[in-house]
Amino acid sequence: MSDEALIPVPGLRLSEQVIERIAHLVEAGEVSRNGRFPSERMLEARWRVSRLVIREGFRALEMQGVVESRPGGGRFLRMDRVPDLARLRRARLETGRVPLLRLWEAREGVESQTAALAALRATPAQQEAIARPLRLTVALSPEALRHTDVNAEFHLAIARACGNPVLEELVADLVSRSQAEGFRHLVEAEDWSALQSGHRPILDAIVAHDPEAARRSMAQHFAALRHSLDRGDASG
Amino acid sequence: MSDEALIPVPGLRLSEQVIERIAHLVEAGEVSRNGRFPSERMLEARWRVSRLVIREGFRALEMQGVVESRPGGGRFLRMDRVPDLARLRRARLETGRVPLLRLWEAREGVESQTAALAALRATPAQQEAIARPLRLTVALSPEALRHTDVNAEFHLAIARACGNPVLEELVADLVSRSQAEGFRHLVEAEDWSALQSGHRPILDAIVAHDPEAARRSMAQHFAALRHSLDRGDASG
DNA sequence: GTCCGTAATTGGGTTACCCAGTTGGAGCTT
DNA sequence: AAGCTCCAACTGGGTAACCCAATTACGGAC
Repeated sequence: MSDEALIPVPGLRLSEQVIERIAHLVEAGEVSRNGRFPSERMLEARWRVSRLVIREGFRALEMQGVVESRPGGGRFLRMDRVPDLARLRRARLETGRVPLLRLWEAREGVESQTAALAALRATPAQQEAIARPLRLTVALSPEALRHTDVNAEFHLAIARACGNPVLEELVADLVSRSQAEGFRHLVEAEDWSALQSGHRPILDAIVAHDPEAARRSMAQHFAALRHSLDRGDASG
Repeated sequence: MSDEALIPVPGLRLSEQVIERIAHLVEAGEVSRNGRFPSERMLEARWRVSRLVIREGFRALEMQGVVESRPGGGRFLRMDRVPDLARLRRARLETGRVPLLRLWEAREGVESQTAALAALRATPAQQEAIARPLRLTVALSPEALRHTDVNAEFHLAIARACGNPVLEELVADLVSRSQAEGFRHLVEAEDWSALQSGHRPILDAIVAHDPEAARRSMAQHFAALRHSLDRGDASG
């Protein structure tokens, strides 16, 4: 079933088909037995494609952390990453963008947690790093704010202060994806400065070492954002 | 600066260095101007490596959705994915594992949100999908539970019911990483079944369409998990 | 100025080759 | 029989010279 020759399909590169086949090897249990893949030359003969194609496929999977290559040794399945395989195959298909609303919903959950943890753990220096973008917020004009990163920096500073690398990574990811969606253009200017003022209670709660107040403030901040998005959708 | 010849470095493949160079091209602004990368042959001569290496690097980036290849046309930077580049470069480096405690802290934030949203949006079929692993929990012996995925399935079913693909993806990721850390072996058997019973109030709140109760129950569930982890650390 | 055909260019893929590590077994030693 | 050494085969990493189909760019004809 996974031994037939690979034939070129318009719009689908051979290396993509190879990834599919590799995933199939795993799901069929042919690999998990010992965790070692057949060699490049083996698969080359088996699927009737050149080594280049095989290698490109494996390289992509290696970048995702699913496969590990040992020169001279072979290629191995990283058992702790097997669940990622299914997600990976889906990811290739759904290149689609995600609505800003969904990103904000996610950030409400993640960043309520970072705010609460930051309230528990932020050092004075980290508190200052959170406060600085807030000072810039009040110093700059609402119009100027639309073109800066003070908003993102505020959220990132909190994430860095929460003492959890996982959460820090998640926030960095979600923030950059939010920016990619170009949310600056979706929120009205007056709303914008008002939302910035929503940052203030968050900072206060963090400085006061009050985790629950920080969590609540952050959640309210995103709730306000969602409302402004609703109005923006309705008006425009 | 990004024109010097690429030299082999032990433990670092050339294609990995190529990814670094490509990212540099973007960050230096050489590409974003028109969104088109120099051709394979161009970069081959510029960096003194074979086309294979160039192509492997681009292919990996293409799988991540950052780059788009058009045969006969060239390779293009997907502007809406540019922020992913930074994340990508980090991802290659931090293969390091993360303490289970940090994963659970992150999941507390993310899954409190999925639980709340699921309470608002779960269809009857989705409620059933959440309830099923819970029934298995009470049906199986505590010892048997340690070797099944009912726990993970419960959390994943909630994520699928929350109607947010971003959150669903985050939970799938965090759950698989938690499993990779082998948490089954860290929690005592008696704690385990007790923690499973913590799932009950979450399901009840979701079925009752009570988002705040769902949020609270999920947070308490993870708080209980953390406590058991503390005891586990202290005793062993 | 517009249109069309040609030539150069681009990514996709193949084949043949070389290198440096790893692996595993044959054959020796103890 | 158990252990050791050493070498041959194998594995992934990388290079070079090709061929193909599709796109692009350009220049001449109209």
